[in-house]
Amino acid sequence: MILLTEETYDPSAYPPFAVTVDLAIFTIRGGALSVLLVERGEDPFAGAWALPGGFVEPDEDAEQAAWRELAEETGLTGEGFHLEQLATYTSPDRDPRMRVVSVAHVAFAPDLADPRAGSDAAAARWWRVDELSSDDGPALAFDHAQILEDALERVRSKLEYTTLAAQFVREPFTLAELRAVYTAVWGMAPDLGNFRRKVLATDGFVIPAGRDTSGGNPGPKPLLFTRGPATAIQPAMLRPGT
Amino acid sequence: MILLTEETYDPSAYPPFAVTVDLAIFTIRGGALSVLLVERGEDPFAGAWALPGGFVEPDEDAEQAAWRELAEETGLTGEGFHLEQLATYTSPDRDPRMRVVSVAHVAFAPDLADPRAGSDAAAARWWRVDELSSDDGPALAFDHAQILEDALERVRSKLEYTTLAAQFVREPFTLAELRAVYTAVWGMAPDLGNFRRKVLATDGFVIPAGRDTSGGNPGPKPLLFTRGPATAIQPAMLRPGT
DNA sequence: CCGCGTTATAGTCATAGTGACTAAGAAAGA
DNA sequence: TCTTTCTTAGTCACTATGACTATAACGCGG
Repeated sequence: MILLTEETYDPSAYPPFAVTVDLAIFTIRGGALSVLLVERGEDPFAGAWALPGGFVEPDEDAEQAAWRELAEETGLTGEGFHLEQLATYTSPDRDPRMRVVSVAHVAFAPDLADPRAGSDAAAARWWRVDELSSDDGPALAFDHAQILEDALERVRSKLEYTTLAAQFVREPFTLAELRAVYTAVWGMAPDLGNFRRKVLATDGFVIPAGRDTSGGNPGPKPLLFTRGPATAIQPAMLRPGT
Repeated sequence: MILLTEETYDPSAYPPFAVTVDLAIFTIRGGALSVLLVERGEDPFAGAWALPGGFVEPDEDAEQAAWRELAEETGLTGEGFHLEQLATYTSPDRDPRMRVVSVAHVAFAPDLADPRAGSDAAAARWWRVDELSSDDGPALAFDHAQILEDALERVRSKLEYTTLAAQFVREPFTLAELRAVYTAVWGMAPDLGNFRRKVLATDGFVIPAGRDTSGGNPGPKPLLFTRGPATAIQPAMLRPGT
C-alpha cells in the first residue's frame, strides 16, 4: 500500500493546469426556461456557442470567480441570484490547447434582460433550453453540452426538494407565477389545486404580501407573496408522472 | 458587458494551478461508520491527519486519479466500490505552499481491512466518524475538516433517496445487515418493521437470494438478498425524526 | 429436552400526503 | 348583462408512514 499523500510531493514539480469556471445561467423568459450562451469568435470552436466563463484569478476562489463572471455577463450585481457549484470537468482533452479543468456552476435569477453586445466580435443571447437539442439549436463548444445537461438535471431536481423556484420570480409574486416556473423548468404543469395546497402547506416557502391591485387579467385579484425563509420542501414535490 | 470567454485568452498565459483529488473513503467497521485518514509526516501540517489523495496526472481525468488513489490506499481493485465526485475546493490559501485545487470524491465499500503500514513514515488508519469531532480525535490538515463534513452529509442524504446502502454490505446480505448500515450512517436505527416494509416494497432494491443456513445466532434463519438494479428510492426513506 | 431470550417475519391501525377531480366566485371585455 | 378567464376552496379514494402488536424459529443454559 502506498501511503504518500498529495503533499508528500512538491506541488510545483507537477505539470500546470489552468482552472476556469463555467456558468449555466438560467432564467425564465416568455414562459420558457432559458440559458445564456456566448458565441465563440476564435478557434477552437469558432462559431460554436459556449457557456460564459473565465479563469480563476490567483487571489480568488472558484465561487468568487463565478460571481465575478456572472456580474460581467449579465451586467447585474449578485443580488437576487442563486449560485451554486455544479461539478468539475477534468477530461484531459476537453480543451485542445492545454490542460484546463473547469469548475462548473449553476445560477438562477428572475427574468433577465437581453445581454448587450460586447466589445469584441462575440455575441451573447438567451437560448430556450428546448432549442438546445433541436436541429437548429446551437453547436456547443468543448464539453459544454454535457455540462448543460448536468446543469438542467440539477435545476429540475432542485425544484423538487427546495424552494429555489422562488428565485426565478420577482417579488412580490402570485402563486400562478410560481407555478409557471415549475411548468417552464419541468416542461409540464403541476396540478393547479395540488400545487397551491403543497406550497401553502410548506411552512416558510412563501409569505403573504397582500393582494394584487393592478388588474389587467380577468378573474379575481390574486394574493401576493414574497419568498419565505424555508429552503427545503419536505416531503418533496415530485414532477408529475413519477 | 464583457463577453470574453475563457478561451478568448491564451490559457498558458495564466498562473499555474496544481490539481489534486482527495478521497473520503467510508466503510462500516464494528457497526460504526469509519473513514480512512493518513498521518502526515512532513510539513505543512506534519503530524496532522489528512484524507488520502494525490495529483491528477497529465493523461488522466479526476475520476481516474481517484480510482488510482483508491486502489493504492486500500490495496483493492475498484470492484465493489462506489465512487462519486463530491465538490471542488479552491480557496487560494488552502495549501500554504502554492495554489492547489482539490476535486474531492466520496467512496463507499463494504467492511474493509486495516491498511498496511506504508513504506514511508506516514501511518494510515480508520477513524470512526464519531471520533472526528471529539477532543481526542485527529487534527485535520488543510481544509479536510470541511471536506469531511460535506462528505458525511452527502453519504447520509444519499442513503435517503438511493439504494447505495447496499454498497456497504457484502453479498449476500440480510435485511438486518442492511439496516445496520442505516443505523451506523445515521447514528440512529430505523424502525425494524417499517424498514423491512420499505425496502421490500422498493422494486429492485434487493433481490431474494435464498436463506442463510450458517446459523450462529438465535432466531430463525434470515432471508438473504443481493443488490438489485434499482438506484433510487421513491419516495425517499427519511431519517427518523424528520 | 424444556423453557427462555433473541431474532426474523408478518401483521394492524390511525394519520398524513397525494393525484385527480368538482364547485363557487371575481374580474375583464364583448 | 353575459361569457370567458382565472383564483380560491373544497372532496374523495388511495398510498405511504409511524408506532405498535403478534407469531414463530432457533441457540443455549440448565
